[in-house]
Amino acid sequence: MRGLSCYKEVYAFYGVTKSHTRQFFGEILMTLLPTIKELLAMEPEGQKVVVRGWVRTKRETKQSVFIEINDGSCFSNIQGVVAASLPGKDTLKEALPGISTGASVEIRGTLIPSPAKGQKAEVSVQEIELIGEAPADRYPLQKKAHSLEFLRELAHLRVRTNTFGAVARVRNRMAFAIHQFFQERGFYYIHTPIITTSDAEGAGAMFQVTALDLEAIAKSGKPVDYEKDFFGKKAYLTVSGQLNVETYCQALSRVYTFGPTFRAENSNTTRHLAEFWMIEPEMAFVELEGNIAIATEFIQFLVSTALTDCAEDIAFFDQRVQPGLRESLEKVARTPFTHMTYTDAVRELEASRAEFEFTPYWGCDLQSEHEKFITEKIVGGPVVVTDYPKEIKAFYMKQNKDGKTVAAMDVLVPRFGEIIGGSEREWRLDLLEKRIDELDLPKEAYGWYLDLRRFGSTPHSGFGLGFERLLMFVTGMANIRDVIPYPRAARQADF
RNA sequence: UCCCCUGUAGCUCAGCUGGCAGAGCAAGUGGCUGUUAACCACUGGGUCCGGUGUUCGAACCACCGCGGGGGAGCCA
Repeated sequence: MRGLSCYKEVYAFYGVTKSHTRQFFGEILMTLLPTIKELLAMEPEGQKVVVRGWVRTKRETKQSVFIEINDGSCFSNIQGVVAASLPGKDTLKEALPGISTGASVEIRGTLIPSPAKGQKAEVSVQEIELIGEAPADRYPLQKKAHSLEFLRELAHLRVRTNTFGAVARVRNRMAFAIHQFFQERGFYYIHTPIITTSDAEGAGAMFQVTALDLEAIAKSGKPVDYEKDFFGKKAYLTVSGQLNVETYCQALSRVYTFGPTFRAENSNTTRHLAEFWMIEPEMAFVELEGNIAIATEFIQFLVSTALTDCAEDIAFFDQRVQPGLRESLEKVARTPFTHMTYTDAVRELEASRAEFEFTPYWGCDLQSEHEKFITEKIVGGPVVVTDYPKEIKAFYMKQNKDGKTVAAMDVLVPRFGEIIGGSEREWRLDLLEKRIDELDLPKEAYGWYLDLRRFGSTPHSGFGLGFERLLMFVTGMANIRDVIPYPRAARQADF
């Protein structure tokens, strides 16, 4: 193990004593070395540097060896150049024991302008040290392209690849940007519960949570007595934080949740996970128009942030994963979103005379083929579709005056389809109760939810955004299992 | 849950109507005056997913099982 003592060596290498490192290097070096991202941003002037990271690739010639090191701080590697005549070593082999793809190393040398094309700066290596080996005959990642399917089986190692490193950085930046967006606009971040005893949320199959000994119950042959379970009743993992966050909305005005969500649906697709992260803002005194405006601004903020702050990673995705990605994102960031009612959208679909697997008609749920057609062919850009038939939307959505539609809104984007679903909520007690009765939902389970309409009710709106789906859209990755570190799906929960 | 495709070297795949197991990349060794998906040469590398059956003979055909991928539905 290399403890803190290793910093003594680093300080010695820099020729400074620990007593004045604070002044010499600033706070960062007291605990952390400059990252490769920081080194690459420096002007190379022959300054001494220490780099720690993992070897991505090594190229050898008779005269010198080129080692590319990555520490994950950015997409780029830093190139270390080892001259054949490294002081104190007779041969390069002696100087580079076990330095292979995947190995962790420390190099010390000087940051110099690179004489060759391909990189502005490089490290002229004076000392190199193997920290952790990665023997080539056993290390599964090679210095070549691997299929995403293969890497999915190596979820613990795949983040060491270009693609998954880039996904991880974009994921981090987008998570932070989500908080930035809402915090800057006066929203409060609410932690809604993960465990719920309400099976009435109606958003899909739920995972049951229990502390009962299932095997013992099965052996006993007796029926399950949930009064003996931990909560004294059946409990589940949440499928949505919306109903809970609405209560906080009715006190803090602007709120949002951003947390894990669970669906036990046995769906095997590139767009579904059993465990995923969802963002759900909720705004009091905001009607459908305001909801649309915020949702639009939100998507454009996130896309713009990715383009500016993750430019290097996006460039990679544009080049290797989804050609045309950057242009498509730039268009979304600057194009005003078109607004269209469901009724108009269906009319356009019918008028298009395009061949669909499911023929569109008023009252039908828009299929993904319809959504893509609307945003890509009819509009040619992002579009907000509103006022859907009440039969195909949730009970809590505000009923429109026509008696047929509700104030729902879906945001559709090219290349992906629906990315946001939301609505103005029904805030009038009588209409909400009537709808619950019509749908034969268990009204007693919604007691606290109906209280919001009994006491100080307000018009309010909100929407939901699947975080992983946002990441698919921003990165161009085609499978949702590749934008989350450890995907959980039907029959898949390894690592 | 339904439908389709697929499983051969570390990886990606080829392997025709059933007849001695192949390529590229990776790895190892050697070469090369600065490489950058380095390049050139050579070398090693196989439970053809598992089981059963058909056949003189099965990677190939049939059946069962397991794994992987894609699509649909559901949805975020």
